[in-house]
Amino acid sequence: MQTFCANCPSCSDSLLKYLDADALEHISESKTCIKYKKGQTIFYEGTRPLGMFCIKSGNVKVHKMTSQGKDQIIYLANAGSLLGYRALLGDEFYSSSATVIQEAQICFIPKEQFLDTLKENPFFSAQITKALCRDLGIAQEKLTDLAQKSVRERLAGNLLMLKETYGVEGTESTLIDIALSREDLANIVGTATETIIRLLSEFKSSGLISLEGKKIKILQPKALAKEADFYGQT
Amino acid sequence: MQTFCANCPSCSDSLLKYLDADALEHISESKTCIKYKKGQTIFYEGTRPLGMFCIKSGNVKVHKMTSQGKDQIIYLANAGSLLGYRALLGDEFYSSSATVIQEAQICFIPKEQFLDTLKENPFFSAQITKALCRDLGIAQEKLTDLAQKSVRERLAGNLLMLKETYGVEGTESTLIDIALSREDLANIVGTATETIIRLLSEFKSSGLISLEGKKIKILQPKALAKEADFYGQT
DNA sequence: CGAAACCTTGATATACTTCAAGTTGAGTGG
DNA sequence: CCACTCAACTTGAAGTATATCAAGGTTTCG
Repeated sequence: MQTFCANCPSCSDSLLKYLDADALEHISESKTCIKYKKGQTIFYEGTRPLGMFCIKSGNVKVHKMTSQGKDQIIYLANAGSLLGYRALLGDEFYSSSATVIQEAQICFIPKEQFLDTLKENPFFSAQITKALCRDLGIAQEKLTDLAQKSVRERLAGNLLMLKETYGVEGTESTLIDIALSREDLANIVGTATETIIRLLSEFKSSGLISLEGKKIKILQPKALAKEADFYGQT
Repeated sequence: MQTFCANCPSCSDSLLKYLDADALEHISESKTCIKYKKGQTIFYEGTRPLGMFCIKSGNVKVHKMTSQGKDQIIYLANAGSLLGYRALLGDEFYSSSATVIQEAQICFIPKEQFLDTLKENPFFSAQITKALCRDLGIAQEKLTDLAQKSVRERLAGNLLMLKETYGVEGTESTLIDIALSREDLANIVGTATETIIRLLSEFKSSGLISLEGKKIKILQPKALAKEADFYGQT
């Protein structure tokens, strides 16, 4: 179960790739790797971060519960993603929870070792800062979309985003290779489950996508892009 | 017009307060201070950042234009706010524009001097990182509100936020001492101008607020807080 | 003083939510 | 391996919050 980070295939996809061999070794020695089943929660909103998580395999949703009992997915994380650095570096409580949506192996790096590494590796530190800046940009973009776009536009946009991250190219189509429940998809887009179902079936009858059980295939990315930008426009 | 940062009253409210005298002197020597009128734009979305801005006085909106020609205000900045560090540290183009809404004096610190200072002052650097983390938390919170709450709830919530930042305590009420146009308020909340007007007048007739021209007084913060949380609930 | 920008109110339209009921699918234990 | 159960999915019908369009009133400022 335990592996050296240096041998971990996700490591080269992760921010940890900016560490030199020694620093990586230091992290490697202090980490713990755990297997999580679908539905298990890695950390809870409102609790204090004790370290950083690094996803070796699987998929995780980072989400917030509202007072009304609804759920909003902030982003999806997958192999190579670091999880929880916002709360750790900001010295705050977690502002969202993280829950596994596809069986995952996740390493835990204790706070102290991570902060040490950060202090001793200015370049790594700068890359983490860059990641924060990028995350902030993405969050502000999403915020604007939620305020300005219709659900239909947002669904189209999110399908294209999912295609970028989870797309597997086929001959005439691209499969979005992640099994999201309709409810999860609704919580990404910010709408009701029923609305997602109806819109998906509209997109299907227009020939933009096809549905293979839980998974979705993109047939006409360009037409979808048009749906995402200007609803009701030519 | 030019002042030493050390003598600038906004400086003690700003992240620059985490710099020692020498570093502040270095910044002070390289900065330029400019006066902006209402409506002037400080930087434009899509352009490359050449430095950092520090607001000495006045109010600024940071906003994004959408393809439909609508406008979303991401946040308001005021005396003591640093502006543009996201793009600068992330080494990206500006993802939003900044426009003055109340006559402002704003200092410009060239990129090189700012990055130098950052490199040589680890504590300052850590505080900037914290600010990024906090901003990210705020953006994610807003994103969730936009996805989950009604316009009415969001307006109530935003009025309370504005009260925190711009509130001037009166005997029986708190004045929100910033002159926002109804359109700006609509672009903060993420709705149409007409809707804002209608809701404000509803809040007024319920006795929650009073309207003094462009400015708003909060009469019943607790009742507003209830409106912000659970719409339709007791 | 005049023009432009801003504010307000009314009427109409609709995208989306919510509730309700029925169907399908996946996992479990006998 | 089948039957049972629970969760996930789907479709329909009805209600509503909010957007949009239109027109008139008001403030602001050169």
